[in-house]
Amino acid sequence: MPELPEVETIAKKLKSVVVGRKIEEIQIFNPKTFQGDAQLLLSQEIVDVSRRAKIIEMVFANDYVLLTHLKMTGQYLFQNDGDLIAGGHPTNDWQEQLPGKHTRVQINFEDKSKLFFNDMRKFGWLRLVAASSLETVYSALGPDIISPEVTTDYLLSQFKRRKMPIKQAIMLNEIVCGVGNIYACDSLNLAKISPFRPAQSLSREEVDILLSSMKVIINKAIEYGGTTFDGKYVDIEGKAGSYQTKVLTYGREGKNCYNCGGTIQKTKLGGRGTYFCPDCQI
DNA sequence: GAGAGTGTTGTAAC
DNA sequence: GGTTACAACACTCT
Repeated sequence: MPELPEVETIAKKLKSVVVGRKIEEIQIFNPKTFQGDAQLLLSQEIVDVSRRAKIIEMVFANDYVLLTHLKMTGQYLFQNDGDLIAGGHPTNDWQEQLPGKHTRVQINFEDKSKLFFNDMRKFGWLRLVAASSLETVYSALGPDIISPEVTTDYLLSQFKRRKMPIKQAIMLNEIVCGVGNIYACDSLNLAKISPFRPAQSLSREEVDILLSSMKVIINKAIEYGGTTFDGKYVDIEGKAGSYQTKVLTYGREGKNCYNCGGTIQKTKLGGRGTYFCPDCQI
């Protein structure tokens, strides 16, 4: 679920509701989820919210930044006056009550509104760092897929020495950030390139097509608010994304390929479920 | 009821 | 140095 489009959507919504609010109390229900000294944030005001790779940054007036990685199942829910600020959230039992069974961190603001971090599998984390050490955190990450830094030449230079399947290469964060499993499958289908091709075997023309395909898919997913399977991804208002209704390959095993009418197959590549059309992805 | 599979990614081992 | 395997965890599906 949370891939770049989801994180982008969540960061934007978060920004619209938490900027300007001051923290009164932070309750940590799962100690491993919160890294750093939460006390530093008491009485501090959130001045900005942004996103880098799949990490959400909440910037505070005292130059500390609270980073959040949602990993597989993390989600933020914002509550004001006892109600979620917009209805329509899925009726999963773990979202009916807040804080709930899977709430790991609860942030109470001075105006009595609340922000909940829910994460079933506990892979996600919140990390408080000084603004000055942000660069260290991001040093191993490549540029975002939607950044102008990612060009055909850049990708060609990264793929040149890699023998690994192209699907794994585009999911490597040191090359580009923001292409997760679902969008990797769909981008390769749109580009009509087999996920198994060694990265270094792609021609300049193919890399060019793949790059524009990835941007098309990611932008479309952002437009639709991300992807929801089994109601496990919701934005901070509890609303589900709708890219899953637009998905080209992921979860469509046995269905027709939109490119050529062939049959979408599922296989495993690098330990990850991989969907592709063997007829047109060559 | 046991066992496999799940959208992420850092780390260790090969 | 590139690549793979696995762990972190809780839940659903077969």
